[in-house]
Amino acid sequence: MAAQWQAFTPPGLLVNCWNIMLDLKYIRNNLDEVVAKLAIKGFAFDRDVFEQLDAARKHADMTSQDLQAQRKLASKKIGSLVASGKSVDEAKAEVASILELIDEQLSTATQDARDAQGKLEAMLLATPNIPSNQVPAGTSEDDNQEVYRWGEPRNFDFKPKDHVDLGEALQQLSQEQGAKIAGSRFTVLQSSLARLHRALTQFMLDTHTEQHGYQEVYVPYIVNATSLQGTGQLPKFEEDLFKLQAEHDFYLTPTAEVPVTNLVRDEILSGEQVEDGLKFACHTPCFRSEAGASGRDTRGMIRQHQFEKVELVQIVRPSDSQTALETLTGHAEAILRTLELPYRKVLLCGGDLGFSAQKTYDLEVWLPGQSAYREISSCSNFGDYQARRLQARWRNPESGKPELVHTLNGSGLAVGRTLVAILENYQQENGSITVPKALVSYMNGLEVIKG
RNA sequence: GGUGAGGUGGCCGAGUGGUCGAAGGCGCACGCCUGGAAAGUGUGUGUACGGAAACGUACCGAGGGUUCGAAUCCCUCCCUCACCGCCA
Repeated sequence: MAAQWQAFTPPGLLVNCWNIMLDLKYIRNNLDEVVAKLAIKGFAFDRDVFEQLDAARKHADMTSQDLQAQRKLASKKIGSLVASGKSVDEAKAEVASILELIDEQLSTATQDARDAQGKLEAMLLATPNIPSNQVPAGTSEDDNQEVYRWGEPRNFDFKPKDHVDLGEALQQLSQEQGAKIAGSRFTVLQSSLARLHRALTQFMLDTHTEQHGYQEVYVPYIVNATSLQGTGQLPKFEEDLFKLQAEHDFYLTPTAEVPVTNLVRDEILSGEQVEDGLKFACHTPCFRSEAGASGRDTRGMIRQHQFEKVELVQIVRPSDSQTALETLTGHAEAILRTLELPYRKVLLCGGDLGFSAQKTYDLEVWLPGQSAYREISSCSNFGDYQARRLQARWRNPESGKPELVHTLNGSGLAVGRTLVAILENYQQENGSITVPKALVSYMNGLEVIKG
């Protein structure tokens, strides 16, 4: 029964006791709905296995609890008998029959309860979040819904080049050097392009902290398995990660979402703390194995093993998360608008939605080199899904009880892809690059990048 | 890396095998007192799961073990602090 679920759980990763990702009671009470909604995401939730495991868990748990209660009583009786002067052996003899019963049954009962619970937990850890009602049906990115377009793609009176040709002609971008030092999917930037990369990072961080009310954080670029489980990368997506050969379960962070969202793991925040939401902006490198992407986007800086992002993370009250997704997406859009890069906003369909996400907007920037819109930011509301895995809660003044927060994040933006977009959108016929107005001060006054 | 000391409730801090989910204090909440406040005083004050409830069970860094019984004893691991060494 359900043996396949066991394989998904790396040792030591089970969250303490009953903390599971989708609300157990909710699933139990709304099984039809859960199954139907997960199907929108292309996930087949096995309701029979779930019901079996849930029933087995409950039965074993009750048996075990009952036996433990009896044991406790017996132990206390021995204690009081010993206290009143009897020998331990005499005291034990008085409760011999109960002890015998417990001896026979307790260890198997606890083991059964533990097994059932472990399997159920593993099953739910491997079950994705339920999509929001607003998520359109669909199986691939072709079914995503365009919300709107912003900006007019520029009309070139020459044939625009892609960023690789432009960067190599400037002798400031080299895939070959990246490959020599590390391997494929690595890039070396030099001189003004290296500076432009740094300028973009600073510009984004400044904008979000000074204009959008985010708090800047600096975090570890190495994260442990528990953190990755909290945000949903583990246990299911280990092959996408770079795991370190270290004594512990260390991974290179695939996105600042992991370290930053885990700041609130195992915390109970006060009502005041989450009243306006916690808003973090964080710049990190991101490392991804791109295991499932062989052959895709091999040219240029679109899909790299190492890239940088400025990430926006929000921790909010459940009632605020829908609005927060809109504003957070707007904060990412503000970067594109200030840089005057044409883009479109897309609502992801069920099939394209990420594992942990409830609702996601992708921002796709126009790339003249590809004559296509390409993802440059992905902004998601995770509802309470990550919060449940993280045990990230707030004390609701109305109930006085700890309740799960909602988490959101979005790229604001992916730095490498923004650099690509600037090269391609701001190129001149002679191969030089006009520096966007907003970046000139970050480039020490440089207005044109030339070879 | 070496040596030593520790990890207990929101915080501080008792507790070294038996009614301990855990003394005491602080903080907090509510009440009394007061013209009002302070002081004083009384009560309450962790989380999760099951249960309509009464209540039951689990949790004293994590995991394992010994025992009828573990916060307390043993083992492993993690983390923190102090001193030394090394180092951006």
